[in-house]
Amino acid sequence: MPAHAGRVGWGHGGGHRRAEWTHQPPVRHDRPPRALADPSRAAARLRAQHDRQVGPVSPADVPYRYDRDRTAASLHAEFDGLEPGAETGVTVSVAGRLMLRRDQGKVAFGTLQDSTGRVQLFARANTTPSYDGFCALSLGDWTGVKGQVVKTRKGELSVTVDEWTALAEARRSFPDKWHGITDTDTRYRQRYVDLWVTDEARAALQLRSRAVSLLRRFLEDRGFIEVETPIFHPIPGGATAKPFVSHHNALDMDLYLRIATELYLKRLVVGGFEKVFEVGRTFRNEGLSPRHNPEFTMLELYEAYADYGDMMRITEELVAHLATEVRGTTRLTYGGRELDLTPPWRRATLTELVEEHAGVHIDVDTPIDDLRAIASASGVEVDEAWGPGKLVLEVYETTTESELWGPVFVCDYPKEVSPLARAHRSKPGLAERFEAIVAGRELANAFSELVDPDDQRARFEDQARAKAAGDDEAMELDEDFLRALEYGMPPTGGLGIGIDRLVMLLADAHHIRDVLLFPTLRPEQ
RNA sequence: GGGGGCGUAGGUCAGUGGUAGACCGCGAGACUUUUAAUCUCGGCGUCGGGAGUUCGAUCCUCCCCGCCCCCA
Repeated sequence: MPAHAGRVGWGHGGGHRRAEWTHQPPVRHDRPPRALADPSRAAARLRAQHDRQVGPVSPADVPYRYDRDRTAASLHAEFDGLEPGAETGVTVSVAGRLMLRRDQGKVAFGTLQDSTGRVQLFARANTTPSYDGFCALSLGDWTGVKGQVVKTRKGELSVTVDEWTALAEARRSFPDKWHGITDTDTRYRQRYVDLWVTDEARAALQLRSRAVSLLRRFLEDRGFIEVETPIFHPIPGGATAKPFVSHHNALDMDLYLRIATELYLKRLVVGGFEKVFEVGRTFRNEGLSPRHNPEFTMLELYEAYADYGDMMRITEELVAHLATEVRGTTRLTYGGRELDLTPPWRRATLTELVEEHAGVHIDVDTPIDDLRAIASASGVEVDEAWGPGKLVLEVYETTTESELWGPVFVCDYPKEVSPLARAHRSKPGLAERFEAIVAGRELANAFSELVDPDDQRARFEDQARAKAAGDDEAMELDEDFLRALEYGMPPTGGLGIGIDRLVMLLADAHHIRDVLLFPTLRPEQ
C-alpha cells in the first residue's frame, strides 16, 4: 500500500489539525510543507497508528513463555465426536490469536486461531477470572487459555476460559474479519497479516513447504545427496541470463549472484558425487511478471551414468509423486483446465511439435533463407546474425510453445542454442535436451550433459562470439570448469526444475507472488 | 513502451461541483449458549500527490506517483 503508507492510522492527529484550520480560511498554501511536518509528527502518528485506546495488555505482564498442550487441530481430532452439551472434564491449554468475538453479557465466545486452525473459547462471568478484561481483548490479540474441553448446546467444540493470559496486543487493527485484505500489494507487503486473514495464501505457502520437503525425501530415497554450492560466482554461468553484480571489498572484486547452480554441481560429479542435487535460490536480473521474480528457487540434479531419457523418467515420477502426496491425485485442474500428470508423459521432438502447430517442417538443416522466411512469416523479428538453430528455436517459441498444454517433453533442441548439452547421438546439429511443458509453461529443462572438454571449450567460444556481437545474456568461458572436465566427467544426466512454477502448478496459483512468502516489490513510499 | 482499470476511515466499500457516508474494527453501554452474534451511542479522513478551471474541486482538466490487467 505504498500510496497510503504515510497515512496509516492517521487518525487523531489529523483531527486535531483539522480543528485548527476551521478558524482560518482553507488556503492550501497555509498548510505546513510535508517535509517539515512529517518528522515532527512521526512519533505521535506511530502511537496513533492503532485506533484503539490502550488495551488491557501491559507489556510487563506478558510472560516469557506459555505452556500449551493442544492445537486447534488436535482438539478437533480428539473431541469432534462429542455430543452437544457434553463436558469432558479434560483440562487443556491453547494459544493463538483472537480472531472473532461474540460478547453476550455474562457469557462471551471467542474464536482462537493458531497455525493449525480455529477453536472456540467459552468464557463465563462467574468462572472466568478477570472476565471484563477477557472481553476487552481486541481482535488480533494473542492469548493463552486454559480450561475444560466442552461442546456447547449448539454443538461447537470449545475450551472454557478458566485461566487466560494476554500474550501480545495487536496495536494495529486487524483487517476486516470477513473480507480480509483485498489489495494484493498490501497482502504481499504485510504477509504477517495476510497469513492470518487469507486462507488461500496460507494454504499455498504451507503447500510449498510440504512440496519441497517431499521433493527432498523423494530424491534422498533414490540415493541423491543434497549439497550447497556458492551463491557468489566470480563468473556467472550455467544459463543465459543477466546477473546481479555485487562487490567484495577485501578481495576488491566483483562477484555475481548465481544465475544457475549447474557448473558447480557438475564439478561435483567430476569429484565423484554421482547423484547430487541442490534446491537453490537463483537470481536473474530481469523484469517482474506473473511468472518471474528476480530471485527464485530451482532444483538442479545430476546423475552420473544417466542420460536425458533417465531425466524424463525422474521428472514425470517426481511431479506425479508430489501431485499425489499434495493433491491426492495426478489428475489436476489448473486454472479450470484439466491436466493429467500421470506418467508416462508424451515425448515429441521440437520439430514434430512445430509441424503439428504451425504446419511447417523446419530443422537445423533447413536452408537458412527458408528458415528466415518462415520465421519472419511467423512474426519473429529476424536478426541476421542468428544461425539456423536460433531461428528454429524462435519459430518454435512464437508459434508452438504457447499452444502446448502438456505435460509433454519437447525433445532435441538445436545444439547451437544448448551450449551445455551433449550433441545428439544420432541427429546432427541437435542436442540431447528436453524441456517439459506443463500447464502451458516450461517446468523443466534437462540434458544429456556435455562432458567433452574440447567440445565444451568450442561451445563457450561460440558464446563469446555471440556476446561480442551484442548478446548480453551469452555465457562466459569458465576455465576452471573446463579444467574440471579435463579431469574426466562420466556420462551424466542433468535436470533443472523451477520450484516456484512447480508449486504454482500444485497450488493452482496463477501468480508467482502467490507462492513466494516475500516477493520482490518496489520499496514503499 | 502502448492501452485499460483502480487509488475515499485501521479494513471492506458507497458517493457528490457546495470540503464525506455505510458496514466491520475501535471506544462507551445493554445482553447467561454465540457462530461475520445482536441492539444503542461515539468519533475516526490533508477523498494518492501537485497544478489548472471555478465563487467553490474528493468529484472536471492536465501532470506525477503507486497497484492490477492486457498488449509489445
